[in-house]
Formats: sequence, structure tokens, C-alpha cells
Amino acid sequence: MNTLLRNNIERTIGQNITDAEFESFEKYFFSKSFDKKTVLAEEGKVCKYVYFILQGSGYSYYINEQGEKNVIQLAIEGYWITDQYSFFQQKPGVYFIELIEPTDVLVMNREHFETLCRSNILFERFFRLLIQNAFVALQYRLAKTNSEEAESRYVEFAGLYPHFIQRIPQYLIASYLGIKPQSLSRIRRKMITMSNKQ
Amino acid sequence: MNTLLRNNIERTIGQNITDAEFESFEKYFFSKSFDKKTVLAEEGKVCKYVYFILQGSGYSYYINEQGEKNVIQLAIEGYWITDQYSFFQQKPGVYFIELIEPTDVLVMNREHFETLCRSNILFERFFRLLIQNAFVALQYRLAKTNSEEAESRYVEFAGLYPHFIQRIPQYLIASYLGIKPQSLSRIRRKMITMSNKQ
DNA sequence: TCTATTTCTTAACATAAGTTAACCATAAGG
DNA sequence: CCTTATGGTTAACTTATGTTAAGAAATAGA
Repeated sequence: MNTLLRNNIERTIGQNITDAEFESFEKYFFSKSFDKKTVLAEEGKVCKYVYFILQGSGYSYYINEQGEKNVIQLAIEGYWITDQYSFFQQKPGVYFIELIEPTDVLVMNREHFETLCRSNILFERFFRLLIQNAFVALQYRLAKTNSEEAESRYVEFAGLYPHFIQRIPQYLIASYLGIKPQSLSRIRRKMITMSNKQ
Repeated sequence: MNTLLRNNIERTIGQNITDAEFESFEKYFFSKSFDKKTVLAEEGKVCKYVYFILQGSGYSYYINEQGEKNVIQLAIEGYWITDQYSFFQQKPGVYFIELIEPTDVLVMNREHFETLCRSNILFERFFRLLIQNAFVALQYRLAKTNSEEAESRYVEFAGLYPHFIQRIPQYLIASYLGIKPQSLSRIRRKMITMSNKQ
């Protein structure tokens, strides 16, 4: 039994579930390990799976017309990651998903997802809440992007996700924040020299 | 029976529903009309309702530390609007919701929302899909914000939502795009003079 | 109709972030 | 251990967007 997944479910729906319920949930997943830099999803191909990270890290990104990578999501253990549009619509996706470190995941395909959702309103509910929380967080992130400067966005990010700062390369964090690595470097230097002076 | 709402449901879940099902959905709403500039939700107060716009328009926004308005969502007839965080968590909200035009809405409170979701997996499913679609659209919007310049974001917005361009004040569209009204004005002028020359 | 808001435009100037390019630091692989 | 690849820093210069301020246009209210 995977406690990380079970905690994730119970925390999300705000109530404990029975062993039987968890069992009937978990059985739709299989676990898998990947090398770092493995590509789990590609633009133009249907994203067949949703991944729950047990250990390791990855990110999703898209490549714009200018050929630049743009990080959409960063994920470490306890996070779900997929190309939502492609996975749910079963249409060619727009994002790539790539691993940063060697990573263990739980994997579920679309068919099992449907079966799961229809089997018990609790699971349908779980996925509604999961995406609802993701939506709220994303809306907040967009609000900040639209109204705050890069420096304060980085400060907030570093405060909220210190474990990301340690493990994720800076150029991916920069992209996640919507700036260039050089700009992030500039911001960090400014912060360091400022804090030395005070 | 409100056909706008029914179409919205059937389009979202990708299947038709029976009259009885729709009836058991619709009965949890009441309809209401508001003057323009009515404030439907306020920062610091629990957002008690979710609104489905039948006629008119509104927007949600938040005010940052510098006291600037930042538009989160624009909505016209056929759109749902609420402060998702506040409505779902029943905690003080972070956003304001304000009407632009005189507006007719269908309104549902949180208790009815819960009852509805638990009454039939179809409705739980509807709201999951609704928020799922909103999430995908929001992720796309953030990706564009982080990687494209204001001009191309405006061009895309104008192409996708021409009815918004006609009805929503420019300073709100500017804020929605994450720029100042002066910048949007500059962009529009550039587009006009460019198209005249060619 | 006249007046007062509200919205939009313009222009000069300021600044945050992008661009280019070089170099340094560290980790990875043979 | 050395070499190469990857990631990070720095600096000079450019550019998109913000800021400030004024006025024009449109809309709403009296």
C-alpha cells in the first residue's frame, strides 16, 4: 500500500477512506521507474497517462513558435503530472513532460481513470477537488505573473517552495517564472548583495 | 426551463440529459437581476454563490499591495463566475466580482452545490469537467503570458473573443492581458497604422 | 441639452527584462 | 584523471512596457 498516495487522497477530499476503498483505487495504477531526462509526454502525441510521482522530479513545458521552452509545471514527489488537455480529450497534446531526476511514478491510463471515476462518486469527487485546487493555485500564479515583478515572484516562489529551489535547475525555475535565466541570476545577485549590506 | 444552462451542461459532459435530470439540476438555482457595477463578491468576505450569467457581463479581479486592480476573469452570458477558492473552501476570498452591464444570473449557494454533486454522479462529473476545461484554458493563458509579448497576446485574444472586444472596456481587457491601458492603446494604434500601410 | 464622469489616446521619459556573448563552476562520463 | 557537457554568472547594450501627465472622445446623468 502506498501511503504517499493515500495521504494525497485523504488530504484532498478532507476525510479518511477505508482500506478497501483505497485498495479499489490503487489497483488501477502500476508503478514504474524511469531514468532522468526520460520524456513521458510529447507535443503532437496523445498523452496516455497521468503520473503520480513517488520519488524524483519532472516538469511539463511547451515550445513556442520561436522554439523556446516554456515551463508550465514543476513536480516532485507527491505531485500529479500529465498533459490535462491531451489526457482528458484523448487528442494530440501541446506539452512535453520530461523527468529531471531518476523518478519512480504511479501510472494510470485514461480507461482506468474513467472506470475509477464512474465506480465510486468518492473518486470522481477526488479528481474534481484535485483539479479544483490546481485551478485555484494556477489562477493565483497568473494573477501574480500579471501584477508583480519578477523579483517578488521569485521571492514568493522561493518562500513557498524551498525544496524546489534546492533540486530544480535555475533555468527551469526562471522559465516557470516567465523570465530568462540571466534575469534570474541578476535578481539573485541583487538579493545577495542587498542582504549583505543590511 | 433555461436552454442556455442546459446547453452548457450537455456540451460540457458531451451527452444529452433527460428533462427530469435537468429539472433536478435547475431547481437548485434561483434567478436574479442586478444593476451594472453591482459587486457580487468582495475580498475578505466568503463568496457564497456561484453565478451563471444569462445576460450581461462581469469580471473578477484582485487588488495587489500597490492598490492596483488586476482582472482575473471576464465573463458574459453562458459563463460561470465565482471566487473558486472562497466558494469551495468557504473561507474569506481574495477576489472581487463586479458587473459591467446590467446582468441576469442564475445563482446557487454552496449547500445546494454540495447536495447537487452528491445527488448524482452526473453532476459531480459536470463540475469536474467544467473546472477541468477552465484549468486547461487557464494553463494555456499562463503559457502565453509567460512566453509571448503583449501584442501577440492581444491579437490572439481579439481573434478568440471578438464579442469581448466589443463589450468590455479596454482598460479591463488590458488588465486581463497583464498590461496597462496605455500599452494596449499603443498596440492598437500600431496595428491600425500597420494595416493601413499594407 | 449641457455638464460631469468615465474611458481612451498620445507623448516624453524611465526602467525592468531581453539579447548577445563571453567566461566560470560544477558534474558526468570515458 | 582529464575532458566534455551542463548549468550559472556577468556585462554592455537593446527593447518592450511602465510612468506621468495632459488632453480628447465618449457616455451617462441632471
